[in-house]
Amino acid sequence: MTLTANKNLSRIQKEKRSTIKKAALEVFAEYGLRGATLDKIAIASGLTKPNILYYYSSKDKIYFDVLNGLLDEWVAPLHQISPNGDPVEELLGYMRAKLTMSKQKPQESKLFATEILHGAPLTQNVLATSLKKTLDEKVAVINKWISEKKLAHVNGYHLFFSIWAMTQHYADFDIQVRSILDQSEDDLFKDAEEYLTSVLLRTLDAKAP
Amino acid sequence: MTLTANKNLSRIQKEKRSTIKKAALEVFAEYGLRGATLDKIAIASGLTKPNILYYYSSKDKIYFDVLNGLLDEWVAPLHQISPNGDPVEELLGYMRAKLTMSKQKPQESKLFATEILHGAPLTQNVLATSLKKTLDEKVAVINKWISEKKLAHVNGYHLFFSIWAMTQHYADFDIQVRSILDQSEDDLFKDAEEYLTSVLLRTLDAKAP
DNA sequence: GAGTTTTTTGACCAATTGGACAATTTTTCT
DNA sequence: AGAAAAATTGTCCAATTGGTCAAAAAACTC
Repeated sequence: MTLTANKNLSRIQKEKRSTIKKAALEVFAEYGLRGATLDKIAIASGLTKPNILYYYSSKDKIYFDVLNGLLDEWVAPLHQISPNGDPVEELLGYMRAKLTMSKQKPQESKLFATEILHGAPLTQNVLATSLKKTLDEKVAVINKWISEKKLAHVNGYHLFFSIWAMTQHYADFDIQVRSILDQSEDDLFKDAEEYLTSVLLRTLDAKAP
Repeated sequence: MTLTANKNLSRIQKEKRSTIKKAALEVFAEYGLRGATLDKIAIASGLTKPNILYYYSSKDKIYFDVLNGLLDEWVAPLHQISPNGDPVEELLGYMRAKLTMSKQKPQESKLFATEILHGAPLTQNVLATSLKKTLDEKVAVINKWISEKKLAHVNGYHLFFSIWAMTQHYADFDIQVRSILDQSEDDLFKDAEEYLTSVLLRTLDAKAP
């Protein structure tokens, strides 16, 4: 159940709201909430400013809706980690899913990064409840795996932090990465996956304590 | 040789510029270039807005000066990596230096993160020249170490990316980390260092190919 | 196709913003 | 101390901003 129940919306309303959200994502990702202007969103969406305000009563509402619409998708890969699978395969799969999202949805990644960087005014709530709860569960799974000697002894929370950091880095700081490595996007992400796979394998591989 | 030669500045000029830069760092780190206002900087610095504009002719100039003043400091740990030292010790030391900076200078970290996230309008130049040059050199050192079998075979560029990502994550996304882990700052960074040390050691340890 | 509802827009507004400037105050120099 | 230079500030301005509103246009209903 999402917060914005888009049940009784006409065809036009659905279309226009979608158009606005798409344009707003671009603008918010590039400029942040405060740097983004309604005029920029208007231009990016091809609509007029009052027309946008006909669908969303304020800029903040747009931001809220865009962010909320992405939250579930953003956390989704975490839910895919199965306690029944092979530990290393599960975590490698999670890393790959996050890396793929960085490659295919860099704007979304930047939007979240900016949001959290500037104090997470709208998401702190979700972070402290929903995300924390899910992560606690997954860390419990990892600790179970460790106790079963299927994984090296590793701090589960920091393991997830490092996977987030390393994968999202390629989206959030792409300009820096691109300044240093002059490769095609495909080559870059291929190398990144290779490297991250190596790091994860070495980090997780069960060793004698 | 810095861009802003502060040679012939009076005592008052040095003090006030320093005051302004300190306040501006706080405000820029929290709100970004576009979200920061001269009024906020004025309040944070205890000066009046025209007084600030007496020392800096525009908001952009302040931002430019703050960012430039930090760039050298930010890249400095990279220069500390010595080709003559023990490879693992050198890289562990680098990681620790970066992690310490995240702990002690989170505002600086956030400022750079925001800058790069939003297109690095002022630093792209430096990234593509100075930073790239330094990093190329250090990656060459790593490759030499690898060829001497002192390190596992590892992609030097992505190794640095991952160190940057993992260490800066604790500053840039501290709100997220704090939402999940309810620890004292000291405990958090102690665990982080322990985890990152483990990851690095496992990643770097020379193994049979 | 007339009437109703929904959608779109041009014109406008108040608040905030970066910045200018002349007048005043403080500091420096002799 | 007095002149000159530097520093500070109150006041103002133009541009941009988020947002309003009434009227026009388009879409839908019967």
